[in-house]
Amino acid sequence: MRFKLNFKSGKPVYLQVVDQVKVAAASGSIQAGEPLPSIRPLAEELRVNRNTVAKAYAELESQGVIETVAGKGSFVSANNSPLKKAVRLELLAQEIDTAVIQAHHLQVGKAEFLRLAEDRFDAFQDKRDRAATS
Amino acid sequence: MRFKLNFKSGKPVYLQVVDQVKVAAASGSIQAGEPLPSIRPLAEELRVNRNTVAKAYAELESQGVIETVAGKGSFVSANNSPLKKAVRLELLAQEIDTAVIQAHHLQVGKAEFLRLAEDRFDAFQDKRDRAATS
Amino acid sequence: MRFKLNFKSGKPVYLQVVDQVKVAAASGSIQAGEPLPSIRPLAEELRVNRNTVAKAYAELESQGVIETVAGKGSFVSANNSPLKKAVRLELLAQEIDTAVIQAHHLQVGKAEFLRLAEDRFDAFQDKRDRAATS
Amino acid sequence: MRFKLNFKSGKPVYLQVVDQVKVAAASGSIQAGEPLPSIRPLAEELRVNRNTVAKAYAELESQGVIETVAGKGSFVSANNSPLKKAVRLELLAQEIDTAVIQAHHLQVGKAEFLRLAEDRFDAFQDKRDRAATS
DNA sequence: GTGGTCTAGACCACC
DNA sequence: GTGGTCTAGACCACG
Repeated sequence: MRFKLNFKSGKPVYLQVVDQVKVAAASGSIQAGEPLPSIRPLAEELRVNRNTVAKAYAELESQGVIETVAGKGSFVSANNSPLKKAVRLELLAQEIDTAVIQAHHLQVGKAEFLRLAEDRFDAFQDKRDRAATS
Repeated sequence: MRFKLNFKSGKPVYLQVVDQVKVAAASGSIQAGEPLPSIRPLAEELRVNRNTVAKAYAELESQGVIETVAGKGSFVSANNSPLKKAVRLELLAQEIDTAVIQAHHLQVGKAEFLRLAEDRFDAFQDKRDRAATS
Repeated sequence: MRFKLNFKSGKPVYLQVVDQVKVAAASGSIQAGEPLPSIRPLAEELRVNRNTVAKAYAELESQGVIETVAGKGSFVSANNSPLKKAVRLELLAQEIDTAVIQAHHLQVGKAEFLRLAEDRFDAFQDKRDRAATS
Repeated sequence: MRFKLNFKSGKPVYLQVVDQVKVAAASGSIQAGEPLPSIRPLAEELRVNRNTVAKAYAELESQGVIETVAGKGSFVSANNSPLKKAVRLELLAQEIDTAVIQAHHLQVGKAEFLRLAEDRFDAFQDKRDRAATS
């Protein structure tokens, strides 16, 4: 699990962590019963206070996504079946919508928008492939 | 100028207004010298306290994006040349990248991603057209 | 309402505030509908951070003792009938018990204990009377 | 030595142990050179982690109240003369004062207060006697 | 080492 | 002015 924070977005850091864990659990890239990173190391990696991560984990536990045992760690809950495809696409659609709106504000047309989308997707794949090879 | 607020994003509302005005001015969809909506009607339209809009306008003025004339209103400053196309695409690419990453986490492939992007773009256009007609 | 904090007791400050408000409401010395001190001034008076008082008030609201309206203030809830005498004595008995235990540890006998109790009660009354006169 | 913990008071458990040992030593109910209970049995009796008791003993040793001999146990230090009576009463007066204040908040009068004090003192003695007999 | 709690400072939205 | 939220630092209990 790799976390990516955006400190400038204004979105609370702890919610960014919550979302990323949920997506990872939803997509199946973290399996049920698997441990999450411990609070302290993760906080250090993210350059964030311990409590910020703790708050994210507390929120995830209250949502039933993970289970946490004091002194042991936090683990993905069992009852989280990977999301159905329709739900996954719904989540993705929200992200795409914000890009569409931005395109409109910047007066970028459909053809150009789609070309850019393809370019960025390919660029992302390339980067991942190179990372996997190295 | 159409504003779209997201109360759940955690991003301060007044900054959302600031950003949208800046993008609109940068993209040329608001021309220099054009008036911005008055604070009270805009606050009402956005379902937000007047102080929040006032704060956004104050921030914009301090950044030199707009100029406020007491008793007249607020106007886009002259020295904001519309951004070059390359810069606009760069801004848009950032938004698309986050959608691409989300697609990867949700294990959505390229074909599906691009199809969804087209769908959402069309849906957005439809909605605008209907709004303009009514 | 006068608050008295003990920073050395180890008892969380916010809980001390909670208890004192509850006792005041229970004893009827704060009437239903009456406003509590605002968070900031109270925090300043107690030499404590705003959030500490806010946490106490939040706890009181979750317990139904007070009701708080953002931008207006906090008010004693209506349904808090003054405690029955038996309940009041029960609360007081707890405090006395800790003094009794202390007496035992310090090997102070019953006669001496009761004499001291009377002395301190009288001393307290005297102090209050003098304060009222001045 | 009988320990009594209050898990709800918010006061750190290890400090409660420290205080009670100090009071016992100060009042003379534990004599100099007398051994304290070993960490493990005491921790078990108090339903507390061994580290917590160990922390209390370490604190007591650093304060010079007890001395620990590896492999032998912990013993009350010699230089702790039992407190003079006046000092003991002073300590007790503090506890009684908090009960008096509570009585005032709960609008309990002097006669009732003193009667309750006597009741609780007797009840405590009874409980001790029964415990000693069993 | 693990997670949990209390206190604090800064910023936000609203009146 | 009002209360609400996010981030942080220090301390605690437990393994």
